[in-house]
Amino acid sequence: MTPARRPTLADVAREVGVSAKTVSRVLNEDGPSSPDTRRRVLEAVAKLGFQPNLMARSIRTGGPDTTVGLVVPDMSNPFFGAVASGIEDAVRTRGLTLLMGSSHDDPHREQALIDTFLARRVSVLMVAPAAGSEHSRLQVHRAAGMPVVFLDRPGTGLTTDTVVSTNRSGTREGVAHLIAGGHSRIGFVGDLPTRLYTRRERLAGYREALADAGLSHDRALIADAHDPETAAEATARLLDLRDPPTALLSGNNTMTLGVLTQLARGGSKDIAVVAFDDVPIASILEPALTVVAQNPTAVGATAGAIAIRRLAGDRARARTVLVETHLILRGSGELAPRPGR
Amino acid sequence: MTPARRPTLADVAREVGVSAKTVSRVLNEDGPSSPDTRRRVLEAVAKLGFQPNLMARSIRTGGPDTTVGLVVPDMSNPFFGAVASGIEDAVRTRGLTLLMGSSHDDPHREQALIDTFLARRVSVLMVAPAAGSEHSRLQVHRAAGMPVVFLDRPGTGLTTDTVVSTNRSGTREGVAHLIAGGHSRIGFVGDLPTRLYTRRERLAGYREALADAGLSHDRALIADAHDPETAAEATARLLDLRDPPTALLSGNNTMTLGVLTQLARGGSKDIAVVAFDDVPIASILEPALTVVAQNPTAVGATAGAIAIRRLAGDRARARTVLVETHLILRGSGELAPRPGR
DNA sequence: TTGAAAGCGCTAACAT
DNA sequence: ATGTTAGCGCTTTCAA
Repeated sequence: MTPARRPTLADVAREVGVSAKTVSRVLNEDGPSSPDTRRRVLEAVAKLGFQPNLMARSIRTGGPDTTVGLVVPDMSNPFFGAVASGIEDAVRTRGLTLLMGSSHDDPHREQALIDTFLARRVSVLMVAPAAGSEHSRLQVHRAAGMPVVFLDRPGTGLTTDTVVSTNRSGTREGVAHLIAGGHSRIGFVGDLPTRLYTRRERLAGYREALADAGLSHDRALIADAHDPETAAEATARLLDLRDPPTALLSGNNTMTLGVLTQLARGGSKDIAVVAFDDVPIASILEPALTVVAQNPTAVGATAGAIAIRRLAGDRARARTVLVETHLILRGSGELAPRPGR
Repeated sequence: MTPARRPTLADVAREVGVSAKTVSRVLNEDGPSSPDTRRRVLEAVAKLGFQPNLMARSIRTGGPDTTVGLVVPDMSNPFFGAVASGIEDAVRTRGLTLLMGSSHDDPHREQALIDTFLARRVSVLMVAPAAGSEHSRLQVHRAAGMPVVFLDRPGTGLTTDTVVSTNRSGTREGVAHLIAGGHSRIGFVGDLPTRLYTRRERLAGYREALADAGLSHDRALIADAHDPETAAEATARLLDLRDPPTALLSGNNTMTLGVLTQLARGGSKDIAVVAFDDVPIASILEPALTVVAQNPTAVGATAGAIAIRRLAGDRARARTVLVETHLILRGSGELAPRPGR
């Protein structure tokens, strides 16, 4: 039992008794057609279950496809899910469909995905770069008129439109908040070394806030971690210092999980915490978690808007757009330092 | 300054001084080619930045595309992100790329996305149906040999492969756990009416657990909510009953947020809670949250495996595969009922 | 080992 | 209002 061939324009035309072009005209509302022909064509389309082959159309029209290719390091990360959602909403009105792939933070897979998208002639390419990837090969495609937008982190080897959160000023604001609450020894738990843009920026924001307040910068207060477990260990180590921090800034969601686990475990609930990145149930924690929240949907929406402008012919020079983070005060950052710890 | 045209096979052939077919042969490793020709072709490809046009190839070979189309109700929901990730890992080895779109839980957008995917000749279509959608139109495509897999919920009007969590037995297990802990009045906070498969199944599991234990089924203990706010209100209402529940089962993540918020607000921390669906920082809550965890990655991986088998020619009748949920005991479900509340 | 011609499904350009 | 021809970029078929 060989599967039925998908019906083509010609099949519909034969069924109705008109030419292929007429069917095409009806379906694309291109040129005139008599009401009667129109009706019969649509009937035949429904009867045969005809779906126009978009690839054949694209080939002929020569233009790019109607898709936006998006490469992210991790699809299961809600941040990128929200980014994707923002992009989709923005470009949907232009009839663009989102194509999404995950690089698993591997530069090779990232490159493979980019190649797939290019081969598919996406009309826009968006990339949230993996750590250590390189993008100079994209230059030629950008020159060929395809908009390229980097998200969350800038691309490497290529100057083009970029949309990132205010990692630096956001972290600075969070740390300044702790300082305003009377803290002078503030630990930083992050993923080091900071080769990655976002991590580097956040650490820089932390340092700036200390400098702004004229506080000395103690290297011992900066802890390296790579997952919740090591973040928990790092937190324990910080609190075991002879002159321990009275407040912590956690550099991302993963770190936050470890930091809070350790604080709960160690009964150190009086340590003030500000976390970079919001978490869904932050308000239920005790104390409720004060965060520097990103706005992933806005990041996506902004990237979508840029892409649309580029597609419309905007040839202005590449810009980097910063999407504001917001300090959300919930309690954990408002704990006063207790002397004698 | 008109953008440079993308190079084609013919451009490469001209550059090298061979025929298009020869270039095609080299690139697809189809048929023999002299080492010298091979080298020169590859050089020209690199020099021109040639990317084969996958759409043109698909057109000619007639076969389906090398993509898997996935429609989910909400991309920013981590559950579907993890599902997508599982699918991607499973199909990547077959050279398939994931195409993903969000229906925003709107049957019309779902249908539009499905049409787009069909028009793009995806080789597999996967759908996590929106509430109230209908899929009988897919029958003809399935007959044409395109695998269709439903995820998370069964499709409507069409019998085909389906992968769902053990919503019913999982909930039953969660409620049984509460009963084993001595609870006899157990509230259910969920999204009602239960037109949606997952909600219906979870409520059924709740009822089954009560019946198993010979407990009477009190309608007053079943509360309807649609978001965290109404879930919080519903929780408050349940606890204000003359004979209030001593334990709660929360039907999904959204409900859980509201339930926990209300328990924290009302100081009712001694109410036992089991939540359907895990949350990232469940272990940090006080008490740590006992959950019936789904395995979204496994749901995706299973769907991917099914699709691959179908593409390989498996014509067995459609199956529904259940992916196990797991009861994770963390504390909130182990609170004993206190008389005299 | 290589090439020429035909054709995939569709639409642009020009008829009628 | 409709049809004809040609051709998009590629691969298949057949020939050299």
